[in-house]
Amino acid sequence: MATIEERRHSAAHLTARAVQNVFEDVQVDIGPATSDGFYYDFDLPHRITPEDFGKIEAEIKRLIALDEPFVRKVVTREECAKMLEGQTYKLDRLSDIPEGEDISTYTVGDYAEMCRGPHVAHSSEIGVVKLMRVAGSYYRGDEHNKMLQRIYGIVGTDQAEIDAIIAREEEAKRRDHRRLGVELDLFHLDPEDPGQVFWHPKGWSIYVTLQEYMRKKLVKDGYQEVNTPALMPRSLWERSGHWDHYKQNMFITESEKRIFAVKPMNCPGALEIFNSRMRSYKDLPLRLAEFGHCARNEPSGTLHGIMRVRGFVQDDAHIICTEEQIEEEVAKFCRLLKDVYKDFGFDKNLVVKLSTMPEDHVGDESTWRHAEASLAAACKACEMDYEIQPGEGAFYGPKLEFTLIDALGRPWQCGTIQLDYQLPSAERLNAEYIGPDGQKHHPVMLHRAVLGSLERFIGILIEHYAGAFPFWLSPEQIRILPVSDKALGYAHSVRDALAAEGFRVEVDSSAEKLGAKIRLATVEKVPYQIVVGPRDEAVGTVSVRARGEGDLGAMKIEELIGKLKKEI
RNA sequence: GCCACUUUAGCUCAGUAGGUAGAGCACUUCCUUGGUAAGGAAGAGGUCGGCGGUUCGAUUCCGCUAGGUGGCUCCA
Repeated sequence: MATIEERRHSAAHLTARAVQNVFEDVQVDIGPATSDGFYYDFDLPHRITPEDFGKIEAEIKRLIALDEPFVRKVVTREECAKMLEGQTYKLDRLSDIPEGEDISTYTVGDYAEMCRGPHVAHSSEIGVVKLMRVAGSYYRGDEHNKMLQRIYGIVGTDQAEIDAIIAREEEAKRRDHRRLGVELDLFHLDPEDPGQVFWHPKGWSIYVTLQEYMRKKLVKDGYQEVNTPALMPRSLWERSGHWDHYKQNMFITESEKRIFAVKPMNCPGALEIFNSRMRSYKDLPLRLAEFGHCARNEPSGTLHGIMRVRGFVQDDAHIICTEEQIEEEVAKFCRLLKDVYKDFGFDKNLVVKLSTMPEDHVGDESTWRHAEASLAAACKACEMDYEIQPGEGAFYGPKLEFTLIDALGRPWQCGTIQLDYQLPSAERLNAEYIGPDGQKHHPVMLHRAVLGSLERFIGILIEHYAGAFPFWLSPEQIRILPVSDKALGYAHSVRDALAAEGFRVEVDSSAEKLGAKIRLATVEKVPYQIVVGPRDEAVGTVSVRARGEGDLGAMKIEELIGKLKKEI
């Protein structure tokens, strides 16, 4: 029985064969199975569009129906090179294979390809193939290389399974934060000001509620909150190293012949505060938190809803400490992050990555390796599994990344902790404290964020909850629905009673009938709908509807308040 | 930034073989005062993303440009 990976990978081969049969001068690269299907990269003069999918799919279907065997063969380098004659990408890939390693080919019908495998035994085992989209992709993932044309496809046992996969994708699109953000009136993005979020009242309510939630956690964990300027001078960015390493991403402005930049990061501000007076080792670790608004001039093609923007606020903090304190501080942070993510139900679908020294970096290699080891040790200390991403660290230090997945399965880095020996050093911002020995020393700095950016995290939350936010986070927690205008007075008195308890509550005073009001409140995912009419007013009750539960019947207002307070 | 696609009312989308546009929802007004998922009627709303070209005439064809979408690269 063929595995789904084998079927997807084999489907990729037949896609390559079909594209070569349908079009002229096709160069093939590689085509692996992915977590939800497969892709294949091509280079050909014809620009492939979705309109071409029909004839490519028809050819794939024909090839599957031939039910030919996939035949594996181990060949010599020379034999393989001869087979790949004219296929420049494949030949380049061949030269990657180390001497002494087996080189295998898979042949199906008249089509042979260098491939590690494994594959299905016969093409009929693949099932049904549907091509989904076409996109550009740099050869070997390097932007200096030529851009190839990548075709994405999915595989199903039959058409019904294909339809189900497409239906699931449609369902996922309904959770898309860009759609829900508009539908629920949370925010909007202005085409004239790309990558900048306009938060509407309801979205901003979520934003501040989340911020207040984090503030409580920070106080408990020994942080102090600060705030530093949005605009800082070129001279500071030169000393920090950002001018050399990050300038292309900075918004730069000028006043009276002096150059300033809108801050892309909060770290220099935190060190300016540290440096504002003489510090003792007794002050360490110093944990300075800042909900700092940053602006980064991200490339236009990378912007995505509120997940990737040009103006955002991080739940940032900088921990200034001694080298001995690093491990405990990283572990302490990891515990905080696990605690927070658990509150949102993210403890399971969380991926932790340790990113190591990139090519563009400051500082010497031995310092880097030591820092990387500290992060790994801290992970182990709080029992967190991680994968290593070689060369993916920030230019100033290695980092742990905490990645969450959006509705369409795309990963987004949210939380992070980055170790930094450079910024506090004499060559950079020259932070110093007096040690027990009476001498000056440079501290180490940890950059860290639990949520990452409020914008991105809220984007993830919108999709995670499909817009149905938990009670404590809901912008409108309760909506009062008077059955008619005659109940408006009572509705407002109920509203006042609930608002006095600190709940976010509104009255639907429209001229609609009750059914329409209920429908609207349901579509807008308000957690509690409170129906009030003359019958309730007469005996001082309210009729309660809970999201997902329906009609809970009548209860006294005090009873309702008690119930709601338990939910906070 | 790169490759492809795309842009019509506030939103979701029709449409025009090139002769300046339409639906549903939302919005406004009026009628309806209705007890658990859409009461009824009328009205308003668009230089068809922007600039240029072809044409008697462009929302429609072509070019450029901006935004968006899907990826790639990069990143919180």
